[in-house]
Amino acid sequence: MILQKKKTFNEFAASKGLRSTRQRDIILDVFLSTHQHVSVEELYLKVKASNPGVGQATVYRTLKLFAEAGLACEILLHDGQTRYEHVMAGEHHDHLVCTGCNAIIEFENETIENLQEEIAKRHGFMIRSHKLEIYGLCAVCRA
Amino acid sequence: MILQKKKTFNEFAASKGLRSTRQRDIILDVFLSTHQHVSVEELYLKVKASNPGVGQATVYRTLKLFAEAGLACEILLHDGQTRYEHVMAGEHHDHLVCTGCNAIIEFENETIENLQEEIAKRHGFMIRSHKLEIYGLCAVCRA
DNA sequence: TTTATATTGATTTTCAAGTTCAATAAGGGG
DNA sequence: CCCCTTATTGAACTTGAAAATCAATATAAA
Repeated sequence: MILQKKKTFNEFAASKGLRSTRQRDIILDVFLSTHQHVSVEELYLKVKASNPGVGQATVYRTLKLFAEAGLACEILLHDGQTRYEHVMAGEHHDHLVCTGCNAIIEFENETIENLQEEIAKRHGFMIRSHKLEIYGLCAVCRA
Repeated sequence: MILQKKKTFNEFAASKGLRSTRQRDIILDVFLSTHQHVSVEELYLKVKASNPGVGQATVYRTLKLFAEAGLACEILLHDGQTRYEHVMAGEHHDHLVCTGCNAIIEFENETIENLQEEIAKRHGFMIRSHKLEIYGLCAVCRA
């Protein structure tokens, strides 16, 4: 699965005429080794820990590339930091965000996805992506 | 409906022990007269046009209050500006966002809302609010 | 009134994100 | 293998939205 993602990125890079660099390899490796929903800063710190030479600007630029290549996706929560989550080809999950402890629970629901398609069709709209976030309190914080 | 919202805000203000001020009245009036999805800056300019004395900081602060009071809701799109949309009591709508022309189409779907409740229940989660945004191309931009 | 305190607005600060640009690295052609 | 063109990098700087500061002002209860 990690190999699959690397391949996806290489194909994207090739199609765009991008050069293959040490930094992008490192950032991709670190990104693939992270949990979901890393902020740029978090990722930068992880990268810097093992590779002090890599600059912050490169991490920003590279994550944007990952998003373009379709293997990551920007998500905006309400903490002022852009986060990137892993995108599996064809698969999609949504989020329950706990406003108490900031925990993020993921879920998938095919029926909702289908309803979205139906709504889009009704409006002559072609879906590229979507984002569903449900805010509230998780079981722990309710107690 | 506008009166209803004013009442909602007044009740909220009373319950919080907030004072009633000229500025908040003005900002609420202007907010209620806008289309959906105003950015703070947009609203500030509108307010300033008729009431040059009102400061930007007050607009920021007051919109946060509206969100707390439940008559507005923050939405984060991908342009780096926080927008506020009108919230009708008990009612909720979601968005089709065109990445071509930035048009926003609203829709409502009770089935999706119900499915969300079901998912939340399954995870012991209590929903406070949610946000569903579908990105893609509208009918015009597809042509 | 008077008084305690919430509110305001000009200004400053903060911080994520983007930009700049000289130095460096990649990789194709010779 | 070495050029040479050009993409890429990283330190520093810039930008811009949003928040914080704080003295001056306005509100509402006594």
